[in-house]
Amino acid sequence: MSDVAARVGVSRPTVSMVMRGLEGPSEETRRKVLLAADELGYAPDTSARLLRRQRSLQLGVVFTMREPFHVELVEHLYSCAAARGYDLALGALTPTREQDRVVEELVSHRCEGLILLDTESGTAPLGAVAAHLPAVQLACPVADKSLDVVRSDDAKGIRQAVDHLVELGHRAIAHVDAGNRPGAAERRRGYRAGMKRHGLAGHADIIPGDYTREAGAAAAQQLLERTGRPTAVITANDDCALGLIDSLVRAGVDVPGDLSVVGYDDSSVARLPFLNLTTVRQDAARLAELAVDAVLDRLEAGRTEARKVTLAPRLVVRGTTAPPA
Amino acid sequence: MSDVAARVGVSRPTVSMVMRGLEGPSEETRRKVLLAADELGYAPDTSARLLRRQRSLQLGVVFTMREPFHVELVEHLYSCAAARGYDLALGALTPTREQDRVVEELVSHRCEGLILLDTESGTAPLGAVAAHLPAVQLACPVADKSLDVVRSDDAKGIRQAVDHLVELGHRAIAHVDAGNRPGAAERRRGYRAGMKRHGLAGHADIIPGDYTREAGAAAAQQLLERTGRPTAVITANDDCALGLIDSLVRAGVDVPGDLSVVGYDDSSVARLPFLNLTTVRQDAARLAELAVDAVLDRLEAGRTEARKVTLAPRLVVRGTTAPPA
DNA sequence: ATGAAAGCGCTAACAG
DNA sequence: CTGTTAGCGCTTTCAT
Repeated sequence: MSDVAARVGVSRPTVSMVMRGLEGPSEETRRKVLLAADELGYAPDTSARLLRRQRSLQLGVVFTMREPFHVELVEHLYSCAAARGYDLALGALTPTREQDRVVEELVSHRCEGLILLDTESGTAPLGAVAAHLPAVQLACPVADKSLDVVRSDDAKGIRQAVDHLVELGHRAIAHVDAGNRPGAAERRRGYRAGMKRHGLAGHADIIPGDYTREAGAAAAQQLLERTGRPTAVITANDDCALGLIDSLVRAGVDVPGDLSVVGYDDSSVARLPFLNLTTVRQDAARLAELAVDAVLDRLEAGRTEARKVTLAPRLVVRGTTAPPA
Repeated sequence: MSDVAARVGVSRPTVSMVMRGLEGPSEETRRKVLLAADELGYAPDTSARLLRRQRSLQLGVVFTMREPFHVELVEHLYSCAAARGYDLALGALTPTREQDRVVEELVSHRCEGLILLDTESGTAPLGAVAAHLPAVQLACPVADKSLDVVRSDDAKGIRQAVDHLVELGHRAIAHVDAGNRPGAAERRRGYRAGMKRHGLAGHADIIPGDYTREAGAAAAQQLLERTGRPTAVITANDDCALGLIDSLVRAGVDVPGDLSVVGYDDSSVARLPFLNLTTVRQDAARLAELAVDAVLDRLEAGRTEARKVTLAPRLVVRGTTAPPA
């Protein structure tokens, strides 16, 4: 920056003002500064700037790139944050980077808030972090009382799926769950509650799975080897449904003729023309907006008590459900 | 940090050394400092640290979260970079954030190098950036002479796919391309060259597409409406193949009985048990390693002339190719 | 409209 | 083994 100032023959503060687009410097000066900056390949140093301002204007996001629905959420988070003057610092969970490390990294970059998309269970340290930093758990429930939570009512969503299938005439409805992955317990609970409500508790049939196509494929394999098969399946999410359906279709099972399938999330896979999946829709854009709101409300309005927001999900009926044969 | 120092009754530099795990402070001091830091929720401010050190130790990565193969590359990049003491700053391209802005953002965070996974065509400004910053284009070719490039020989990969299909007895081999998306031109070129080499230039049949399942589904639709159908198809990537195959299977076309399909990338979708896709493998781990090498070699060894590395891809024959009926 | 000086949190160099 | 001093690039306040 000194280089630019020297080159143009003005002081550093003047350059600073020009780079930030503030009123003050004359049109003439402005033009010369921008030209010089361009020639010298100068761009303001964000960290230095924010060190001085004592603000980073960054929201940390912890997520898994492998889950399409989370990717959608992150894309929405980008625009919501930008609309309010904030930027996102992405912290991706990968096989080599577990949650504690990622959170620590984001904190040490002085992000002003944390949006968590994929909390691993048993996260003691999170409470400690949240005590110093606004944090919101997005799209999955969490035990920690101090954390804000923005999510869909997954239990209700799954109950809607059960209702829909029962209305179609199904009784043997199975659920491929996601074991102990985030949010899986609540979806399982919703399934059990839904079955019970229709007097079908005896038919409850939970097949262990995960939020992945692989898990769906494995569940399909298990179903194919059985003698008595359910007439409908509710999966842990859309990806799992895709794996399940693809495997079944290849084995000659007709969906929805022989078996109805309901997914969860209404992520982009659900809308694929060949899949045309009946699923439970979560409003990604709205969830993202509420998550950013929650963090900024703590940050800018100083709220301190935990906020729990639960959105109503909505069943979207497409082509993978039909009355049982 | 002053707080911690005051609390323990030592000076700031001592705290600094403890936090960085350096030799010097006594075991006693170390223990007390760490305790105090924990109680106060103190973590070192990375930007301040790096401002002082004049290093960010960060590599910027520009990518799209929607492409599974790129996600895999990023995961590998994380571990390669970590192994050499660097961290990644992710800059995701989304519908609301185009390349120039993302690059600018990364640069202003003072990342020391740039790894580009999804260069939009016609990127004049990139050359300017690369003049000031080591940059490598990963997994897709680019015109710019000054940029380093680490990629697979896609033309060769597609030729291998053609060879394989011809050996099986196919002659009417079509290609679903990815229009003007990055790398699509070269794959198209490889297809044309492969067909020509076998005297099949007359059978060349390029169906417009994209690197997505949607595009694969659309291509399938187009094939189904045709009277004369090819006996084999090579798609732009694995995702496109998935969309294509899923659509065809649902329309009653047997793969590979009626139609053989070859994908590209060998991303995680290709290995899905129900898909079991014949595809052209790119070595993601090795590509990531070479990309990090290229950047760090400019950074630490001061290389200045452009480096172009091209890896040989390898055809992986699985279950979606067979002799024509 | 522009410049001089101070300081954000941290670390390198040197003193003790 | 620990403390003192200075300065990274930037912005803010105050003075010109």
